[in-house]
Amino acid sequence: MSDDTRTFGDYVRGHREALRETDRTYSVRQVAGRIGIEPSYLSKVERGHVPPPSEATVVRLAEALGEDPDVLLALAGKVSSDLKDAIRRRPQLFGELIRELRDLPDHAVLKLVREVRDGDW
Amino acid sequence: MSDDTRTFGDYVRGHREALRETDRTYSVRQVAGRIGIEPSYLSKVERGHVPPPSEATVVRLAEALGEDPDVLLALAGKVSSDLKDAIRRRPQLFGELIRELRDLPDHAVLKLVREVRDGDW
DNA sequence: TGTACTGTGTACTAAATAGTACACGATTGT
DNA sequence: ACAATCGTGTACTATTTAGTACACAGTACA
Repeated sequence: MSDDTRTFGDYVRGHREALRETDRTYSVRQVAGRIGIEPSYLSKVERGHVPPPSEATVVRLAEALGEDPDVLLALAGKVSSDLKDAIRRRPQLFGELIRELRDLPDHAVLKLVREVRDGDW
Repeated sequence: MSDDTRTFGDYVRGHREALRETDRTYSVRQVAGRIGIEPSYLSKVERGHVPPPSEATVVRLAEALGEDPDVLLALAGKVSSDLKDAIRRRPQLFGELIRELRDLPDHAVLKLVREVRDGDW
């Protein structure tokens, strides 16, 4: 019932109900069924009565709702394990980079991302 | 008893015993005492009989041995939670950046790190 | 020679994680 | 009206995590 527990739940409930307005298969029961969890559990998750689910379940939920898994994982207080793996392979390099970028504004980081994506590195 | 469990243990044992050669306070017992864990537990950790300790304990161990915490955490299969926090604050930005850099060689990433560190971003 | 310190084996455990199972009363659709 | 579907409350549980507690035999050294 921490702060981000509520945030995660509200976010999921909000997006699921938005989808439900045009598609009635987005009920708690049906979505839960599609991602392989109990409806009562999804209900509790959405209301923040329990902490966010495991990484795997959050990813399936993101897919079911058409959301970005990284964003939903972030709201769940987690980081995708493939990102963690990348860091673990070169901890010093990525450690320094991330700590350097942490305090920079979005536009600076975004500029860097574009540079890497477009440039011939 | 996975692969990196052994690696982590071997690394710790190797470095602790190196220090012990010139300073006999680097025994299993004394190091364990300094970082606040049971000697038998450190012994098991070093031999890979149990998985690596928690993040907090790994960091204290790194400090006690004069090693880079990020490196030791990586060997333990973990990522420092301050790095995870940075990613969680801007999941899309950092997600894309890290996935982009993941496949680049060390020198390219290093060049980027230097650019960010020195440049006026 | 004995005492102080060493590493390690065995046995146990508290707390967190990630859910399941099922029943219930309310609502909806026909 | 009634069957299907809905969200949710209660109760329970298996697994993982992160260790502790203590005894014991071997070693160092004064």
